[in-house]
Amino acid sequence: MKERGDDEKAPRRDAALTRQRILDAARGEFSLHGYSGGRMDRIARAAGANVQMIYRYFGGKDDLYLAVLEDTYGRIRALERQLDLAAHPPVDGMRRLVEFTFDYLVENADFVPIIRNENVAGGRFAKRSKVVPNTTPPLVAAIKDLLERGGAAGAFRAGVDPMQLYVTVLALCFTHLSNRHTLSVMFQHDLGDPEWLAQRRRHVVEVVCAYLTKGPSEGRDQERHHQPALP
Amino acid sequence: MKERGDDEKAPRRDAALTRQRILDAARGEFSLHGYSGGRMDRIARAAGANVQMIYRYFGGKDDLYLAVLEDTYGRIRALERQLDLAAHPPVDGMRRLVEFTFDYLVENADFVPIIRNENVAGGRFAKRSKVVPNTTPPLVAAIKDLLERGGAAGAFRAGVDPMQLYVTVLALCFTHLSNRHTLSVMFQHDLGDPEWLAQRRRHVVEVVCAYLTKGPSEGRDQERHHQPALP
Amino acid sequence: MKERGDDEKAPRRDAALTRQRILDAARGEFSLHGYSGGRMDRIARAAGANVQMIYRYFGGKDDLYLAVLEDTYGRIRALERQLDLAAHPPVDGMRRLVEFTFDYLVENADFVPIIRNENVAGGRFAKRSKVVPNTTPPLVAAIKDLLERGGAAGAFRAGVDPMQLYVTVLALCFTHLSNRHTLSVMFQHDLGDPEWLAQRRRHVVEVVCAYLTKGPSEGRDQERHHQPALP
Amino acid sequence: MKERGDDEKAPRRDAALTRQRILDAARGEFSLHGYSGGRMDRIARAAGANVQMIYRYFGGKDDLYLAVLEDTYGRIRALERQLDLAAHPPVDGMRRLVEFTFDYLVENADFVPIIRNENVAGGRFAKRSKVVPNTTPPLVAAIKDLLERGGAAGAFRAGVDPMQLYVTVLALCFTHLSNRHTLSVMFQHDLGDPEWLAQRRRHVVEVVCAYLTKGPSEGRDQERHHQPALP
DNA sequence: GATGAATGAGCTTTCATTCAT
DNA sequence: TATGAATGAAAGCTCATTCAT
Repeated sequence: MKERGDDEKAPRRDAALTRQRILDAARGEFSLHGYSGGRMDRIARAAGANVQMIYRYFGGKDDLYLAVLEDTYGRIRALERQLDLAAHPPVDGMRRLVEFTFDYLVENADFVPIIRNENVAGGRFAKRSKVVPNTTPPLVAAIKDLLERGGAAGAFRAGVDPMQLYVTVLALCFTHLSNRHTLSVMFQHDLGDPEWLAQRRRHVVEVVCAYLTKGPSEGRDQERHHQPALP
Repeated sequence: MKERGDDEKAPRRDAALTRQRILDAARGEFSLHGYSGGRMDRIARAAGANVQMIYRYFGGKDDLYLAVLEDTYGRIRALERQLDLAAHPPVDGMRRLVEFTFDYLVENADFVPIIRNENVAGGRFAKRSKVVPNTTPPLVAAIKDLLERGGAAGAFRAGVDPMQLYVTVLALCFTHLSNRHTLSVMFQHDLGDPEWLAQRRRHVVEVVCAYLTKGPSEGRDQERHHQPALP
Repeated sequence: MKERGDDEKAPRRDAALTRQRILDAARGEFSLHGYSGGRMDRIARAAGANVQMIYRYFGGKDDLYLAVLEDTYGRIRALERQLDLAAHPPVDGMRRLVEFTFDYLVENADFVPIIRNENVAGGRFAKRSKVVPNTTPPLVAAIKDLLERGGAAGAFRAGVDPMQLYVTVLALCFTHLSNRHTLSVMFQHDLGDPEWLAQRRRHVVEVVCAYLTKGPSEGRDQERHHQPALP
Repeated sequence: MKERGDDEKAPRRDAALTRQRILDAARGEFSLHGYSGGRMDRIARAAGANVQMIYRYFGGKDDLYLAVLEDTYGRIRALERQLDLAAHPPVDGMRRLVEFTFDYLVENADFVPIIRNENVAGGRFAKRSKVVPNTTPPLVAAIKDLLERGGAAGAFRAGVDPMQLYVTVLALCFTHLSNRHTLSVMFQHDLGDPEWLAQRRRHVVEVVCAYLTKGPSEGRDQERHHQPALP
């Protein structure tokens, strides 16, 4: 029944392209539904392929998901390197980092859900990955360099831990997106609202800068309150 | 495996108890696997009941999940009210709030995953709930009161938005837990480590206090950088 | 917690009444949904009782269904006996029987579904019943008597089989009710329409009377056509 | 149990064949057990397939059932058209229709249960179908043509409603099959007995012909009894 | 007599995955 | 390379039925 011409030599479709379309579709699917909620056939359909192609190109759901995860980390780390923080004065560099992180998470709407969903999965796939741990040290080093230069110049307080600082920056840029739905219900206000996001961007930059540029609170206060807050 | 004391007088057929056991088991299950990953039979087994009891007492997976979610919000909001922030001086009250939030999220290990998973589910259930939006306004009011009293006394900077501040507090206490797995792989360091948590607690309190007690940066800087950070 | 007076001697409820309410509810349920589609809890709720009462009074779903079935046959046979066909002239008696059957099936809307559903169940319960076969012979005898008196008087054709005749009467009164839904869709006309029912009542009586009062077609024709109608 | 010839060349993987086997198996299952009593896994097993194939080819239980129902109506209506009633003299044509209907229902043992079960289901699926109402008008038209030609020729009584007549024909051919089980118990005689069926075939033809060829009863009788039998 | 608690078995449906072409 | 056919495993949910008070 199927009529086929004899010019069947040409590749039906471009393999690399198909692979990429699958990867993109998978990112969208997993960001929307997480690992266990993600459906292979939806990915296939969205990619204009069929399920078996996914198995051919990626091996299975696990491998596909891992590919998406590593791609996600690879992208942001590459752009961060392009910030070239070492070439900027400390205050300026720090602001660049915060603003970049804030903007990247807003503009790349898949990032937050993908990371969040990987944590739902218990980091099962991140642990298996080599990309994730290997691309982080350069980032930490860049932050450390900023903090040390800032500290030496008297612009920043001394003794700030780069890891703590990065977690804080990420937290401030991440949570209103990762928890957008619950927070929107709580506050009865859409946190995706551009107005609100612009306001938050200023707030976040200010929080980080205030912390870094203010002298530390007097030590006596520090420990006085370090106790379980609840009786 | 089943440890049975000889005080087996406790009634096996106690509806309220069974219901509670199911709710507890469901909280554990949904916190570990999310809504779509959560399994009814695992919940039943963990509760020492069987699946049909869940349907009897809760109606279905949706309703059970919603019960868990509302219970989760109900608990933390109730404890927050007990902080009695209005009775404390502003700086002290704010510290209490931050420390309480930090500690509660650490000590109630289900809270973060439950909230995170609800966001994975797109806030589908939170939107359906009356508990979630109704219990938030008192919290916002308490924060607003602290900020206004602090501002009037010159202890806090002026014009801080209560909602932004709460999102910041939550973010600083939430992300190292919600993203613990990926961050632990990134930094090759377990963020559940008590040492690290203690360090972070001090850091978080300091970040919030530094922000509130420092005069705002000069306005000129504010807008100069308000632009897409990426070319 | 439960406050009970000391006049607790009086029977909580009337057993016979409860039993009857269950039976009525079951008739409604089984007539609507058949045996396998019938739900015990719906019956209990409709009877204002609970499921366990059904087990107490009837034993189980099977026994309850059988009770409904026997009750159904018992009612119509009892009313047929009251027609007292032996006391009427043949044509009149036959007309009474047809009209009674037609009207009874219309007015007792549960009859047709119950009988139909029992046939869906393969007559499984009717076979187990003593009521069903035992109440039929008097009916056959009454019809036989009408036919013989009519034949002797020349009013009816001779040699009519009472069983064939009863099946015909039942068929003519039964099918537009038992097949009401499919026929209504086929003809795009509601066969429950009172107008249509009145028209059918006249038609049915006429068909039966015409058959009985007309001399038989010439025998030669009879066998000529007894062949598979399709080539 | 499985009889396999040595001509096992037939492709196991033939979609159309599998689909057909499923449809046939479903017809058998639904005719035996009705919609709600019908079991998907029994159908799959009977079709030599597995349950998922049913979902693949038909979508679900509802759709499968509807396919069976429409197929059932499609078949009989197609054969009725082949009777070519317009080409026969009225009496002959009518006899052909009655005999065809009688024989088809006997020989296609699934037809009666399928239709009966659809009525148990309240015509839920027939209402959703386009096949059922669309294939009926030609049949009505053919009957109308016979009646008019017969009336004009003086062979048939005048003013017979085609719809009433068809319902009567169907009823006379349907009820001893649809109610076979209860009637067999009532009369303590198997109505599936070929002897009895042959006798009924003659009876049914005679009833219809007698009605059509006999002049209507005198009007006085008609209305005298036309009253609501019950107040 | 009446009722809440509990259960075993089964049903429809879905999903990731593999086979054969 | 690409695709239709087929399947094992499980998930959510329901139902008739029994236990214990």
